[in-house]
Amino acid sequence: MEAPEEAKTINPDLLRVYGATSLKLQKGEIVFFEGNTARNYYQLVSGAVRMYNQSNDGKEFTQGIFFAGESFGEPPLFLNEPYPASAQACQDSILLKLSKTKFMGLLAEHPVNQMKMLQILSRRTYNKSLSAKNNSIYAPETRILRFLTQYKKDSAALCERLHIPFTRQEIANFTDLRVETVIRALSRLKEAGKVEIKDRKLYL
Amino acid sequence: MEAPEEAKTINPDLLRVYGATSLKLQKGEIVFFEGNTARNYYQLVSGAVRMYNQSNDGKEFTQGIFFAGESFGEPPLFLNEPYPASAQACQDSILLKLSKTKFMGLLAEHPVNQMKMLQILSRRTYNKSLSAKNNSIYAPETRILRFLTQYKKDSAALCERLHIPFTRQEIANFTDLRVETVIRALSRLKEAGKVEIKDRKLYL
DNA sequence: CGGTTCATTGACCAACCTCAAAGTACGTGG
DNA sequence: CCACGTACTTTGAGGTTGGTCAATGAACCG
Repeated sequence: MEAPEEAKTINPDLLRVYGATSLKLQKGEIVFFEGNTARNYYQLVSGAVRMYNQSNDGKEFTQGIFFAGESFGEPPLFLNEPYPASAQACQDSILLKLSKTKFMGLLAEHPVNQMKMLQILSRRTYNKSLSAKNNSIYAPETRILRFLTQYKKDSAALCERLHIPFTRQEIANFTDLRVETVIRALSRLKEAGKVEIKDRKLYL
Repeated sequence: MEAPEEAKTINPDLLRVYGATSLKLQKGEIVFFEGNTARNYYQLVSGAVRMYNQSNDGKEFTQGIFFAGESFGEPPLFLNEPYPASAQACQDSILLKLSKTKFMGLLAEHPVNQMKMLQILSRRTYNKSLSAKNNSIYAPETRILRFLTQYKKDSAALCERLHIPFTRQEIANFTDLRVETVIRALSRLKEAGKVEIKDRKLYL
């Protein structure tokens, strides 16, 4: 018995048929800010976007990062809530943008995409459960290791030795730790043979 | 312009038509364990269920708590993943249980419930974003206060002064703090006039 | 070569956790 | 009504871990 394919994306051509426009973003540009009203559905064609919160004193927490093919920021579209976090391109990116009304029309007329959205939102919730668990009951080293392992799994990398494309600061923002703590934890993980570090590049 | 009603529940009668059975649980009984395979859809008729993770040394983290009318544990049904947390009745409860197959049939034949599920899962993800933010960038006092405020909002209590039905330990498990920290923070919040405490009962 | 970004290290500190003990409320059963 | 057990709350003392701050080093780029 075959596992059913898990949907990760809505057909870009279908989005375009419904009037989606392309949006080109440079690394660092903002898609929307925490507190904004949600007016559009967004899906990545290429590049990467991260959603994050910022505290008054500049500390950041990364809620998640999204890559080519993935959509983000849908929940506020279905609720009448403002965005709970900001979204920023963390690489040069291209994304498809479809107004809320048109997106709802698409779902209504192509119900198969409702099931896709169910899977997508389920995956989102599931991942958030895992990371909440991760960042609560584990010590820094485990936290980081689990984060890296999870990333490796998501990236579907089957290679022995995967280069981790995040800076120490980015890992810190994901795991709710400080840079220095991440650095010290990584060097212990390296001693323990759990990760490799070759001229500052990190491998798992 | 009227805000569309936000769906929180699937019609219990419809669930029964599709063969849902009632399940009576005493306070403390387990619905499923972290790691179990998801085979059923669950929805509360009365009582309350909490989802939580436990660490080796007995520390607990509460992912969420669900009340009458709410469903829980759906994401693993739509993915092929084991439960990321355990579910336990935290009051005597009655719940409806419908097998995965039948539940999927219900959704397929009554697409309006797909949209409901989209809202339910959106709300779930949204709340998880808020609580992740809460538990990461804020100091203990704020964390607790925001948790209480969020609870008050969810409970739709319009009263001036709401009795908080959680023990200090439960608040600790939600906010990822220790009991003693919660107690000390609460007494500071009381001094600051942010909460009321009258013979150990907590009010917001 | 200068500037920028990221990584690293050390010294110090404070916040929260741990542990232990005692107090309070409440229900049960004699 | 009282004695007892249980669950929850509270307080204090002390310790540890991860955070803070400051300085330096390494890589990269135009």
